[in-house]
Amino acid sequence: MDKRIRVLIVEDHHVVRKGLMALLSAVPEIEIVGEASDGVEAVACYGSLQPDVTLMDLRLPNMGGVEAITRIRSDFPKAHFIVLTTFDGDEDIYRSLQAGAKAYLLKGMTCEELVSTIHAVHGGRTFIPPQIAEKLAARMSWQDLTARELRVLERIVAGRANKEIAIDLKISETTVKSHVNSLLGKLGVADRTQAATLALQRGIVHFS
Amino acid sequence: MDKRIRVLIVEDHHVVRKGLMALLSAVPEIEIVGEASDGVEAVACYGSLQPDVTLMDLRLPNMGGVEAITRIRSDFPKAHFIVLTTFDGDEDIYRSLQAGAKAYLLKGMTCEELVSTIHAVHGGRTFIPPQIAEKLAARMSWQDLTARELRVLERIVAGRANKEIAIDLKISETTVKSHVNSLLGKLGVADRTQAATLALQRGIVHFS
DNA sequence: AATTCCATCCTCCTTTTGGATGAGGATGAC
DNA sequence: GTCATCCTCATCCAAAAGGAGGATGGAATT
Repeated sequence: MDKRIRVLIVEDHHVVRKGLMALLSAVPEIEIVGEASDGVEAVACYGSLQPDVTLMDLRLPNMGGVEAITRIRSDFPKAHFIVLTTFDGDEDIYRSLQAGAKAYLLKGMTCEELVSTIHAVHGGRTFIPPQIAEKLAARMSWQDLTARELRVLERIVAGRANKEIAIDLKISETTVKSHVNSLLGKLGVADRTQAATLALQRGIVHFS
Repeated sequence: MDKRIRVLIVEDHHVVRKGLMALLSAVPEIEIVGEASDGVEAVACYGSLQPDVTLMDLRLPNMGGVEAITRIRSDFPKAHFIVLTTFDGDEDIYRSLQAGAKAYLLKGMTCEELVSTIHAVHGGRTFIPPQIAEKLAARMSWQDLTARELRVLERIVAGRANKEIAIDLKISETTVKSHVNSLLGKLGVADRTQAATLALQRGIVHFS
């Protein structure tokens, strides 16, 4: 029986995926058992391959990384995930770990770190680099936005005026202003433009 | 004499850089002569190595990719660059090619495409994928912002109010409003929040 | 010399935004 | 049942933003 760690790589950028595979293939105790280039494929691959560890990018077509992790873990609660991404705001870190990721690495890390993290996660441990832990701690001190506030924030980022948001959400402009006011307070900003850029920077809202 | 194409890789993400090197090392007619992880290093490496083709990421610490290309080409006008990036808005494409890049590839492309693009660029040809050409065409139809308008737009993205921008730039608020008005017109948007998100989306302005 | 573009500044006006304050209804936790 | 939270809506008000229109001086181009 093969005792190598069976790894699935989920990454949409072809050369990055192939590069990762090339690097990890050179590691004797690791076996790449599959690759996926989007979230839907990742869910399918996981089911058929049931790897020990999954390397997951967050920005994926069709289905985002966080949703893919959530879906897979609802079927396989013991699934081990390492999020491997370029950055993607503080909110993404928070959501990934909340979804059940065991480690969060930046693509800037070394191969040795990657390999040792694969071992750690395979062994049931977690790994969060200090840099990420710091961001996570910051995120913890923020107040969560309510569902409605988040909707309003999305519209603000989309460039909609209060009056338009009111129509979009079928509520009065007063109510929109009330939500805007409270989300400005929670985000600690003075106006909607700051709210929009902060939301994008933190990853609370994404483009497209 | 070795006739292999001498390639320099500039990419800040360690695993991505190593992955690219692993992939390209397997190609017989290509020789990786060096690697750089930021813009400053890239300029230094170029001078000492003088590679045939440079693979350049745009988002780099210390000095951005566009500036690195510009600097290198002022010393070595014949330098050949392939921009290799995840996306980075329409404006980044425009600026890169303006700086003298000969090809602009997304990391999603295949290894074969990458290799054939290296050959093309080495042979003095250019390569712009249709997807990128489309974005470039869109960019061409936009009116350029003036230097002042760009400064104002940066402050808008930074969340500054007109009054604050006036202080920042040491001009009257009226003048700021005048610039804001004209940049809104050029960007084709109705207010500063839309201007901010559009600027980020197109890559006219970046965070940090 | 004439023209065009830019940056600077102005006034007057309307709309939008955000702040303060209060309050009713629904839901779910304790 | 009580309490807290959220969503809803209202009014009044002040500040900010945006639109219209015009004006000046400088720099570069023609």
